[in-house]
Amino acid sequence: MVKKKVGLHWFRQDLRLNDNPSLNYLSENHENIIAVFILDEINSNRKIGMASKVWLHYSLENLNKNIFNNLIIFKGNPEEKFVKLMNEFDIQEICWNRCYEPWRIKRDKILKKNLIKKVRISTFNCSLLWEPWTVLKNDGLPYKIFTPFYKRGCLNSKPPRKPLTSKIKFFDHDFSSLNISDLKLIENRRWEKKITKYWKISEEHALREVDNFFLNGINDYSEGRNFPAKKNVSRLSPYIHWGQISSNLLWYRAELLGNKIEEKNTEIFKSELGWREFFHSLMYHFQEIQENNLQKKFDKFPWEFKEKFFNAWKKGLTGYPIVDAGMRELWETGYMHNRVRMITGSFLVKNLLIHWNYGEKWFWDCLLDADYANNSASWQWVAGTGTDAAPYFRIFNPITQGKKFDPEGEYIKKFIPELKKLPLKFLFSPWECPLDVREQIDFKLGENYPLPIVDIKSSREKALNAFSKTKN
DNA sequence: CCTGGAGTTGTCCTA
DNA sequence: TTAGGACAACTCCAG
Repeated sequence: MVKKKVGLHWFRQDLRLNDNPSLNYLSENHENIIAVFILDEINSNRKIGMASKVWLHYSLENLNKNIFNNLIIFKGNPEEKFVKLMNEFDIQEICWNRCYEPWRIKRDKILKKNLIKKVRISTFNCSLLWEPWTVLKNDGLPYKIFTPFYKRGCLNSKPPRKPLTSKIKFFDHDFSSLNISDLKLIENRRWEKKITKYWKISEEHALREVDNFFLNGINDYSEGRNFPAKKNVSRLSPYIHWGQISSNLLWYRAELLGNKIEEKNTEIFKSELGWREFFHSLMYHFQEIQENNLQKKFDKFPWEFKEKFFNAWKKGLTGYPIVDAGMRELWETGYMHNRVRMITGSFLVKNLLIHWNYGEKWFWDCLLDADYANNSASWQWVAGTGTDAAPYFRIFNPITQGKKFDPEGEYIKKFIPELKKLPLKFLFSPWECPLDVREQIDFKLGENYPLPIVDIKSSREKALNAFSKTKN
């Protein structure tokens, strides 16, 4: 039997057909393409989070549908699977879009070294605007501070790749592989139910959400993005993480719109894409970012771990409404508004004095956009342990933040229904609500809703004290 | 090599 | 009520 000549595309964090450099290249250079997805839990340093698995499941379903059920599914070690496929097909070339997580770089390097003896391999940049090894200071070292990174490394460097138009072709093959359901990505129906209630997971929908954002959200982005009840944030992060849309597309959409609306809004949106670049650059150059403090002096910091506090934080039962609303949004929807991520993070690290590692892992499990670089670097930022981090005395006050950024309490009430009847005056500090008012609305403090687990003022003092003593 | 300006997102106190 | 400064010192980065 003559084996069919094919080019192979390996789908990873690029679950899209549009603006996909590897797929475009294959389409231009090969008559037939096969596409493969491999769930690799052998080489990964950590399993995919619960929420993310659901996203992946639905993304694969969508992708498979869009290529007429030709997606070949595997579970296991990629190298093994490619060798297996080489027995079935006459593979001319294997292509993929690059990923930058330390474990993936390590795996892909070995894979490439072993396979290149047998087959041509080409890799592409699909998910970053600039390759992390190209954005460096004059002395050749990587940036540690965002502003110079962004100004010189992004705004004043060569423009990123323009989005590609898809010219993809696929052929029918009769290779039988696993089904998507065999990957067992949906272990927990409750998660699936919650997530599919709030999110439509497909490449087409991602593009609709982009249109929607550039039509509505962007207009007051620079201010409105701070208010969790407003619709100004893009909520595109899960789509970006899984590759349903590219940063390149967003960058140029923002640039195009920049002349038509107040430029501040598009500029700040672009800088958010810049933050993603920065965090990926940090991950690439400082490979221990997920576990270790980038500032070594924090290795000696007197973190405390109190299971009871940690559980209260995870469940949204700290007694501070804006913190609890955030934690419940996360649990309910697989997402949390950016500002609230900072507030809940600051609370865990500074008011509870719990090591950021615990928060990072919980977010990893619950976030649909759980991303090695962004999640780790953001936690290091909030904890003050990162390279370019919040100063230690910057401690978010959950009462002030609630009043300022959820002034009508819409966000709080949405996720904490038991506080719905509480007068706005006491919504940010329910323990201050007088007994007679509480009785009128049948609100039992300590039963319907917890008393604060720590005192803001004294826990802040304690943190300031511990942080100010942390020196090299 | 030296120099000087700057560094995501806050809070609290004082005048 | 509001605006401004303190909170720290250090490292980073460009010229």
